Amino acid sequence: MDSSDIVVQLRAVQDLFIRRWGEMGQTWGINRTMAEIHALLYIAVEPCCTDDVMERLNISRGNTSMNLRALCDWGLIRRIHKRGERREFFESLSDVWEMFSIIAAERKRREMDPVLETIKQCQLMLNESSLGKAARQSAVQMTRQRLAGMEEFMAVTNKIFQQFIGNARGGLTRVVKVLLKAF
Amino acid sequence: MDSSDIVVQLRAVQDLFIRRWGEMGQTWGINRTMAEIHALLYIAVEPCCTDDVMERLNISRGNTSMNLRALCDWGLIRRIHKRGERREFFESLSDVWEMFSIIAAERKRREMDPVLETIKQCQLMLNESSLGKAARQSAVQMTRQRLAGMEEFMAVTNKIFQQFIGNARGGLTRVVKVLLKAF
DNA sequence: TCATTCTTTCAGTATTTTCTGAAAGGATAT
DNA sequence: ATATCCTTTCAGAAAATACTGAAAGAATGA
Repeated sequence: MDSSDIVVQLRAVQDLFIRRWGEMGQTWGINRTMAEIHALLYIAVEPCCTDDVMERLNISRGNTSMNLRALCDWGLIRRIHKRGERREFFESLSDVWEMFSIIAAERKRREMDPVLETIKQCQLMLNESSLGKAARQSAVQMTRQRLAGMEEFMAVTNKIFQQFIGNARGGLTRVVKVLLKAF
Repeated sequence: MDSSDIVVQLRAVQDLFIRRWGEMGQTWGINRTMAEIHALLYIAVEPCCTDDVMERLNISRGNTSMNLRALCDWGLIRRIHKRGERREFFESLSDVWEMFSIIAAERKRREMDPVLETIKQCQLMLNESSLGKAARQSAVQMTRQRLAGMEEFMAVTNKIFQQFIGNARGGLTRVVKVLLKAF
């Protein structure tokens, strides 16, 4: 196989990876294009500029710009300045564990914490000092039980996320090591 | 507080919970209405019929029917037949760990397994028997490294999910117990 | 059988999300 | 200054998703 074949084959691999990653992102509530850009920057050998991304994924300049900015805001990619180049380049973090840690932290904060807070508020609305003796009614008791079940789940999940966060630099986290050892 | 106040307060609590759960579902790639129906059935004291759901969430019969069916397909809710009643009722699983286990199993199968498979396919396309000596080029090597990093992550995540699956009946899973013990 | 009651389906509509392209905004070099 | 090159913004267009309501389908019972 000669050098240009290699280029073709590398592109084919990258395209496969990018497409699949985009599909997966979608079902996890991430916009497909953003996931694809991220996949491209992760799998690309060199940092890419805006035009690279546009051409590779067939999307407009505006779309590219907005999604690159969003990925920077998340902290999943970085701007790179090359000397003698006026335009900007972008590269992805290369440590998947670190990426996961960043995402976990943000989603915990944005989505799980509010749910826990709501559950606590609900529990407050159903305790004896709010309802008096009526709090002993079975309907109230049952609701309290459901809320408690959900609270336990969210609290434990939160704790696990917490273990990932800030511990991920340089590969497997402590949580994962514990798990792999245990099973 | 008298009995009708209790009803009002319970409804208020349920509404709070339902709204928050719906919002959270959305950001995890689950349609808001489906998440709300599920929340309603989880927090409701009695099983609900189609009209209960329609009235409570202000949605059409068609929408209700389709989402109830989808939740049944997932296995997160069950149909209930009451004697002497012609219409059907629905209730949610009450064990949050079991619900999570079901969701984890399905998402692993639908989303993570395909990514792992794609990565393996990519690796195959870049090994020496496909590329010959050219496989030693640094661009190829770097791509292989990235694929390996992602593969390790997905494999470990898959393994963790696997531990949740089928172990959840009756509360905390083995994974969680290990984790809580360790930290 | 036919009436009644409830459920499902799905074509069309509405809503939300995403994307485009052109204009405005910056930075650097001449 | 002004030309060049690149980035950002955002109003409007396009696409994807979710929802409605009415008609058809099923089950039950008289």
